[in-house]
Amino acid sequence: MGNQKQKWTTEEEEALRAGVAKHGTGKWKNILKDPDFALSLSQRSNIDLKDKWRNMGISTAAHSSKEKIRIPRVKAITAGPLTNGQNSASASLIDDDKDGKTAPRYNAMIFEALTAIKDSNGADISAILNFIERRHEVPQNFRRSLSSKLRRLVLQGKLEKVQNCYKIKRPAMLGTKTPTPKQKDIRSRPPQNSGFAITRETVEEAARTTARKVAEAENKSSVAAEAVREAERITKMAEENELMLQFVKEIYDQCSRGEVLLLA
DNA sequence: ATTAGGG
DNA sequence: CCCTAAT
Repeated sequence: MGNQKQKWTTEEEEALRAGVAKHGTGKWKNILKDPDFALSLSQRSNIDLKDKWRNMGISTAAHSSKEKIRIPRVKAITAGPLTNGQNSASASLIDDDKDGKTAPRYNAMIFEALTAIKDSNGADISAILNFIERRHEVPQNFRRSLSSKLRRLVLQGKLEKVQNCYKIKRPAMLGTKTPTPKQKDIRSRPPQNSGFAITRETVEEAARTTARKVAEAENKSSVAAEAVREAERITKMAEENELMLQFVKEIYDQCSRGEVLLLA
């Protein structure tokens, strides 16, 4: 049956780029072993990485001749046909990067950092900033952007601020189509696995699906340049999918430690 | 066992 | 993607 041409998601391409940037070309095995990219590239082999890199164009900084129209993102639309009124939804996503080049993907980084830190008291701005700087290239005025974003996330109820530290608030998940994850009991291991044990592959598949959903949403948004309303909807959807991805990562951590989770 | 290159 | 030669 359909040996599906496992299409490379943007997430995978992104991971590959980052991996090459960090380790250098030809260190495919190292990239694959790196836990950062292992999550995204778990389904790929070192050879796959090499092939994909060859098909991508071997330039480390490939923006000279043919700038591919990739990841145009919603920004083009918000600055486009509209008179630039108060689009609180769309404006809130990009609000504070005047680089024009920096992607509105920082929210994901914030959750990434907070998830990794896992401090019971949360993390302050400096800790989050430090983590993100170590992980991604970031503009110099990023601290100001970060602080704005953090404040906004708190107001949105996605983060919780205690004293000077920020912590991830329990995501209420999607309001419409989420079967509600019930509860995940990790400590009380049932004597017999009568339920459905989530295997490594299941979680990875879920993560990949979510990532693909985000990618699709991004691509869709470029097509929907005319329908601003639709674009806003998709933008929000992408944001929620990022939350979902973060949640899946959480589960993946627990599974990696040999815990068994149950689906209700 | 991994990588580079041709198919 | 698969296969093969070279390290």
